[in-house]
Amino acid sequence: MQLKELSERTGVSAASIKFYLREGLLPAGESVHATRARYSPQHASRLQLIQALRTVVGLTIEQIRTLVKLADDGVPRLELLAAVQRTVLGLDQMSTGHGDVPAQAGDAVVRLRNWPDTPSDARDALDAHVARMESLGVPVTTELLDAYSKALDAIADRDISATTAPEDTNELILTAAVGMHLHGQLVLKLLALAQASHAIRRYKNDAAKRNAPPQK
Amino acid sequence: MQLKELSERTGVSAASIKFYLREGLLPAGESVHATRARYSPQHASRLQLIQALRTVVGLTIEQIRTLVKLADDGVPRLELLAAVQRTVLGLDQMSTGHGDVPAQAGDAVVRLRNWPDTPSDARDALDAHVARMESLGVPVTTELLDAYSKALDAIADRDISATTAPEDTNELILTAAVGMHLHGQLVLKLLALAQASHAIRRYKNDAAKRNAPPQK
DNA sequence: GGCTCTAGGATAGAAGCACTATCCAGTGGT
DNA sequence: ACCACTGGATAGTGCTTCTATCCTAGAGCC
Repeated sequence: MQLKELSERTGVSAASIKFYLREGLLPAGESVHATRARYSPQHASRLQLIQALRTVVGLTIEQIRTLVKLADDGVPRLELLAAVQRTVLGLDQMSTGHGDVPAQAGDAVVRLRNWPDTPSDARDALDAHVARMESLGVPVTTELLDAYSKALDAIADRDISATTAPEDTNELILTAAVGMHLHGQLVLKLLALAQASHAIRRYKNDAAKRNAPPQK
Repeated sequence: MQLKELSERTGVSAASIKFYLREGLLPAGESVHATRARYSPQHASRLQLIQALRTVVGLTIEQIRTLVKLADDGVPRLELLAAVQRTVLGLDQMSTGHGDVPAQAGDAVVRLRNWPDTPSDARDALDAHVARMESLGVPVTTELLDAYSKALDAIADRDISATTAPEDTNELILTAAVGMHLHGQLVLKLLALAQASHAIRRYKNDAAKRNAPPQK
C-alpha cells in the first residue's frame, strides 16, 4: 500500500506519518521509484504501536524512538522488555549518581525478599528514588521497604505467571508497554482506594472513641 | 518583606513570582502603597508549596491553582486531602462516563476486601480505569483485583498508621502531595524490581528445566 | 529637590513539544 | 496528457511555563 492508504487504514494523518518518518519512528517504505513508495502491514503495526505509546502510555517521541530503534536493531527480547520497563516506568531520566550516600535500598529489599541478587535498572532506579525521597525529607525505613516489597512480591508473582508474549516485535512492545502502564496505574488507583478506605475506617473509629471516652 | 527579598529567600525569580501572582497561585501581598507591597512568611511557604508541586510532583499551574484555591477557601482538611489525592494520582482528568458497561470494579474490590462501602473519587477512578483497560483489550479479572487489592490493603494499612498531618495548610498540602507522589512512585519502582526478579527466577528455572529434560 | 531603587501592570519573547500545513517538482497509472 | 500522489523541505500552530523588557509612580535617602 502507499502512504495515503496507510493513513486511511490507521487513522493517522498523512502529515503525521511524514513526521514520524522524519523522526525515524517509522522506517521508510520500499522506494519503488523516486516518487513512489510501498508500505507493508509491518508499517501499519508499527504505526499502531507509535499511536498507543503516545496516546495510551504517554511516551515522548524521543522515548518511542529509542524503543523502536532497539526493535529494529533486533536486540534480544529480554533486553527489549527491560528497555520497555525502563521507559514506561520512567526508570530512565534518573539523575544517575548525584553522589550522596549510596543508600543501597535495593540491597536491603533483595535480601529481605530473597530475590536473586542481580544488578538491574529497576534496582538502580529504586536506589535513586529512595535517595531522592530521603533528600526531600521523606524517610524510607527498612520496615517500610519490607512491608511494601512483601505486598508487591505477591502481585509480581501473580502477574508473571499470567503472561504470554506475542511473537511479532511491534506487538510485543505494544502489549508489554500498555500492560505495564495500565497495571501500574491500576496499582496506584487501588492504593488510593485502599488508603481512602483505611482513612475512613480510622476516622470512624476515632469518632467512636471520642463519643465513648477512651479507657486507657 | 517585599518582593525582592521574597525572591531571594525562596530562590524563585522575581519574574516567576509575578507570574504566579498573575496566575492567582500566590495571593497578593499587603499593598502598603501604590508601589510597595509587603509579603508575609505565609507567602514564602506558599511559594515553597508551588515550587514543590511543580518540580517534585509535576502538577500543572492549573492543578496547583485548584488546590491552593481550596486551601484559601478554607475547606475542611479531609476534603482538602481528598482533592490532593485526586490531583496527585491523576484521578481528575478522567473521562467521567464514556457510557459502556458499568463495570463496577470498585464494588467488587470493596466487597472482596471488606472495605467500607462509601462512594469516593478513588472508587470512581478505579471503575473508570478498569473500564479503560477492558476497552483497550487488557482483561481485568476478579482474581486479579483480589490479588492486587489484598497486597495494597497491607500497604495502606501500614501507611495510614504512620501518618501525622501538619497544622499549617500549605505544609499539609505539601507533605500530603509530596508523600503521596513519592510513595506511589516507590510502589511502582518496587513493583518493577519485583517483576524483574520474578522474571529472572522464572527464566533460570526454565533454563534449568531445558538442561535437565522435564519429567512430566 | 534630586537620585536611585522598587512595585506593579502590561506586553512580548523564548523554549520545548508534537504536530499540521504549504509548497514543490517529479513521476505512475489510466 | 493529465491528475493524484510522492518524498523532501520549510514554516507555522497551539499549548505551557516561564523570562525579559518597558513603563510610571512613588519611597527613602542625601
